[in-house]
Amino acid sequence: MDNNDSFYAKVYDVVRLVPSGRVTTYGAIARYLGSGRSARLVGWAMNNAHTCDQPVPAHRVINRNGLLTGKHHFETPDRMQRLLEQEGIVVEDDQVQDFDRLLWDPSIELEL
DNA sequence: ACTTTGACTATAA
DNA sequence: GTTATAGCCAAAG
Repeated sequence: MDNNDSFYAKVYDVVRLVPSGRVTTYGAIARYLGSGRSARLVGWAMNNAHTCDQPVPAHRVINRNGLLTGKHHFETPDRMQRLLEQEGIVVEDDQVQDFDRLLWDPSIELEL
């Protein structure tokens, strides 16, 4: 794919901006990109994230419920939870604890 | 050019 | 509280 003119590139860029120990949602990213309702595209972009040149911390991108829906798409299903736990995030039963506290919304955090 | 998909979200029941 | 359905947009087949 091309450099940064695709929808994916935006997603990758925002995901890379997610601080360690924080998580974000597909909807939050989509909303920051202006699409708002194209949260699915974010997820699909993540699917191609591994094809991107630069590494993308896709493990910090989860669904609105704080559930690790895409963990099964990683190299190994437990890779995602492993990375999150490394960053100090408590994950139990594929669900992020204190998700509301750890949520990093670009449209809010980058707004300041 | 058309159809299918897809790691979602919001609303309705 | 949960489960079911519809909407959504962009890319791959």
